[in-house]
Amino acid sequence: MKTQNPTQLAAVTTADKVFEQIQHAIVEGDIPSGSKISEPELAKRYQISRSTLREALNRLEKCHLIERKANIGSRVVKCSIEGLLELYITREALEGMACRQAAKNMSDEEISHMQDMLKIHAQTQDLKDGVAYYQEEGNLDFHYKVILGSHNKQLIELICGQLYHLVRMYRCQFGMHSPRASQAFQEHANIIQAIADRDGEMAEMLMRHHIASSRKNIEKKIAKEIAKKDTKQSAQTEQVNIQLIKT
Amino acid sequence: MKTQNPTQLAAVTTADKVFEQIQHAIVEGDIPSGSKISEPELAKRYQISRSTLREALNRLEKCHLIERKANIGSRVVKCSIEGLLELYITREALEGMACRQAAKNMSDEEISHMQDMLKIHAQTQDLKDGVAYYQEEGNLDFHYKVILGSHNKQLIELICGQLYHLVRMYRCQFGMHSPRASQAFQEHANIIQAIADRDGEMAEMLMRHHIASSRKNIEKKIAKEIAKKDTKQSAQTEQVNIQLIKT
DNA sequence: GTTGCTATTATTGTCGACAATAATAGCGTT
DNA sequence: AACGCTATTATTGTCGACAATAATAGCAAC
Repeated sequence: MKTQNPTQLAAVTTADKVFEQIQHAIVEGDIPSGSKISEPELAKRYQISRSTLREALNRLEKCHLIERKANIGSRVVKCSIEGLLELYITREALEGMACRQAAKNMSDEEISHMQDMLKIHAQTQDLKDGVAYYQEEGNLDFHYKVILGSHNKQLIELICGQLYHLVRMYRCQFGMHSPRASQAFQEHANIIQAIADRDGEMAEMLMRHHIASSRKNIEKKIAKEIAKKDTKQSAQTEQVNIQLIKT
Repeated sequence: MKTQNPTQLAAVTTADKVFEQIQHAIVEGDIPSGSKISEPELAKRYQISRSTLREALNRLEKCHLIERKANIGSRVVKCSIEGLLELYITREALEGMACRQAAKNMSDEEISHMQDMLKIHAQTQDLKDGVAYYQEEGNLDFHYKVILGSHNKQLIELICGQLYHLVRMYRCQFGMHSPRASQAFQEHANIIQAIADRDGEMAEMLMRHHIASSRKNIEKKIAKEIAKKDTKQSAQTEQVNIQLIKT
């Protein structure tokens, strides 16, 4: 976990620290997706009172990692194909606009800094060594830089402060290490170029296409998965199958 | 307050009820924008303990009506011109995409229901009686319907669950009763037509233009305001703007 | 054996008190 | 009078206990 969320400032209170720990546990799947959360149990595990645990839970709810119902309790959000696709759709809208704003609002220094970053990523990629990991980190870095470059607090808060925890969760749990490495890299380069040209229209279009490509890639994979399952045996009505078909 | 936020379900716990009350007070400006929140004071005013007040504050923070800092406290979010414009930008992205998805995912019944609603709005507008109020309600109804029509939980939660409280706050505090009544109505009609045609591309474009028009309208008004103020004398442009509405 | 009600248990919501941190007031020095 | 330090006060963070609600187990009737 090198890449740090740029909107998350240093945890000072114990509720903050526990929040980060639980967040990590949920993202990594140590606390399973969809499972119920027992306040007394978690409070005991982290050696804190229920009050401060509830404070941490509130923060988890804010970034959509858990869902609470009155008088019933909290559950870790359930990962699903539909949820993943909905997340992509939302990202496409928000990051597309962020990219447009970045083309308009980024300072020249910010842009050249991002161009430098791209060169480093290029070298790293040339090495073909640990590509998946660095590519993943680099991918996040790139998107963060663009979003911050929008200079729009609302967009930054929504994407970095809320959505990206869910994104990381899906990445971990569905094991998605973008296999479109070199293609994605070229797309990044094009986006940065559009930003440098101050062409907001183009920048938004490219970013949306970039994210939509990932989404369609997933959709294709899902379609294949369904086809494979169908040839084996159709009678096997798994939860997964049902969810796949609905999308 | 006829129009009820469609994502906000009935308040069952006392923290929920107090949350709604404070939310209302903030939106209406009874608790001034930018003011510090004293936990002991508010707890006493609403006759509840600090714990349940803090629960309510967490919910207020979730819909971006207050901001908290560790060991320092909470402040009501500060309304500003930049904040308003950023909000419009974000809405343009999210509602534009929601509209595209609505064209794709709305059922025929939903669409015809929305067309009926439009007819009612048309009649109401013909009466030219209490236009501002009904137009405002109708405007919200329209946008809610489109957003819900996207059938995308992520988008619905972000827009209806979070952004729209801020939108209402700005509407109240800046006293914005859309003066573009008849124009906006025609735009609504066009959007619904695009959705009925299942033309997502067009639907998104029209919705974005619809929201951007409002934004540009504001920007123009602000520009005039500044010009006027400049001729008189400097300083306190924003403060005056905010204060002139309510007490 | 299943269904429906009741009693018990467990979990969540709320409360008041204490601890830790920040804001303020008072004082002394320059 | 202005600055900086210390002591006091006020506010926020954390805790454990109680109240209200939901989940469960046990029993009765069919």
